[in-house]
Amino acid sequence: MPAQPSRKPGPPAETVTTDTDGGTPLRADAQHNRDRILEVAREAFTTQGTDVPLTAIARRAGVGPATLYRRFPTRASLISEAFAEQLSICVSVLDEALADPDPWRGLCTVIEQVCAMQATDRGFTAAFFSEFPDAVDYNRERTRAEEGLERLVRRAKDAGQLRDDFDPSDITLLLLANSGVVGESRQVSLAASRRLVAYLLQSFRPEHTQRLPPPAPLGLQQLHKARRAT
Amino acid sequence: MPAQPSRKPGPPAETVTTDTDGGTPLRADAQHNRDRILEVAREAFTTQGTDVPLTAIARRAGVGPATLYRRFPTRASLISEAFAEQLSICVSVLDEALADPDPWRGLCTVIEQVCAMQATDRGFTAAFFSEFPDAVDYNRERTRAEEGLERLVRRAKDAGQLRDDFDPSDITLLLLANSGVVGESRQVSLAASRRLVAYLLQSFRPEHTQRLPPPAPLGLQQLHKARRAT
DNA sequence: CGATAAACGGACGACACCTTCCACTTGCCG
DNA sequence: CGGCAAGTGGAAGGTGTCGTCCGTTTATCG
Repeated sequence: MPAQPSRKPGPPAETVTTDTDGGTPLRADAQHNRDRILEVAREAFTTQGTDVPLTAIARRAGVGPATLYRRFPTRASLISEAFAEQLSICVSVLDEALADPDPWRGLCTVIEQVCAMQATDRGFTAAFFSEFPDAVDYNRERTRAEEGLERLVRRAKDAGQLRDDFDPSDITLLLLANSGVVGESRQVSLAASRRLVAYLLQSFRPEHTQRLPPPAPLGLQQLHKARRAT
Repeated sequence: MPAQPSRKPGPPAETVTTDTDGGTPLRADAQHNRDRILEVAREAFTTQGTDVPLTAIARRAGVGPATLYRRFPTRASLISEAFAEQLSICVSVLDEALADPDPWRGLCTVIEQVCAMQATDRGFTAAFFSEFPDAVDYNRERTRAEEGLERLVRRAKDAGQLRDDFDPSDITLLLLANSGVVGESRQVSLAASRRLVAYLLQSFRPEHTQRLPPPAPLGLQQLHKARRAT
């Protein structure tokens, strides 16, 4: 498991995903089934992408379709839950990076970690770029992430470690590009991703003076808006 | 249509795609329908990807499903025909590049052109990376293309215009990465692709000395073999 | 023009997946 | 231990796509 950095130590993460967040606590067996479904779903999404038939997940989890649908009314809600942990890892990674005194190293770390996660996990990539209508605070997280990245970029530029014409959207660009290499075997994807990232990080350095084509409007915000239109 | 370079002038391309290549010539109306199907298919594949229901293509072409299936027994055969022209453009581009006295400029041209085609054409990307069991000489073309690229890379290195640790598979890597940006609007995709390519081309230059992670086994050959296993 | 075979498209059966309903089971609490 | 509500899974209805069959149309040629 080279791709899953340990969570940032600090305030003990309050037990998320353990039971349904809001209402009445689930009955013991129900809770068990819910966990099992999530477990199977993670596995399935990871290896086969987010298009796997929900029926198959239910079957492999040893429950009926109805059970799955009662817990997760929509496919998106299941995906959202299944990757909640991974997303929170992303946030931690970003926080770590912001805490790093060397902004360039911080930037590299975020990018490398997230890209490795993408490369090892087919479903994560899909989840990462899709919306989570259910997760109420997803938008907030997203905004926070973008702000964090922007700050990181600014600091790296100020430190003279990042080319001046670098645009925050270039990170999205890199992530999109990286998502292109996913789909082969885990090993191959990871190797390809690493090399790609290395190439790109090099070209982000300030020594480069050659002019670039203008950045594309690729904020995660716009990206999601565009996808929605499709 | 900024992405479709004109075909290389030279021996007048013998009329492909005009009628069924081998057997009895088609009846006039049949030929017309066939053309119309291909036209619609190209459009549909380009804008919606290669997963569009064949029934929809038939309907939009004003023919019954049976007609489509009679002409193109499998989905792959339709895709293959629909993108035959584009693929031949790729080959021409490569030939042009090989003819260029400046190998670096040649390399840039191939990459930029093909990436632009990918970025403007959703279906092309899928077609490019998928197999064509029908097209007998597809394998031959592919091999030829790989050999050509290898030669181009070699020449560029010998001319001191390409970093020494560049691997031919890095071109595949770049194309895969580029395919990741497809999916947004045509404009956005193209802008993103251009910037990505610019970044990567810069990092291919020989001034870079920092060590890279090893190349991934991404020959088009292996790639297709791996996909087949999926 | 008229015969003939090629070509056509509507309709249909098969299949996969989604989603809901409902009669039955079972954990939980008094 | 017993009743009840929460929970369950199988079965069934719905939808969309695939791929084919077959009666009808129509281009082509004499």
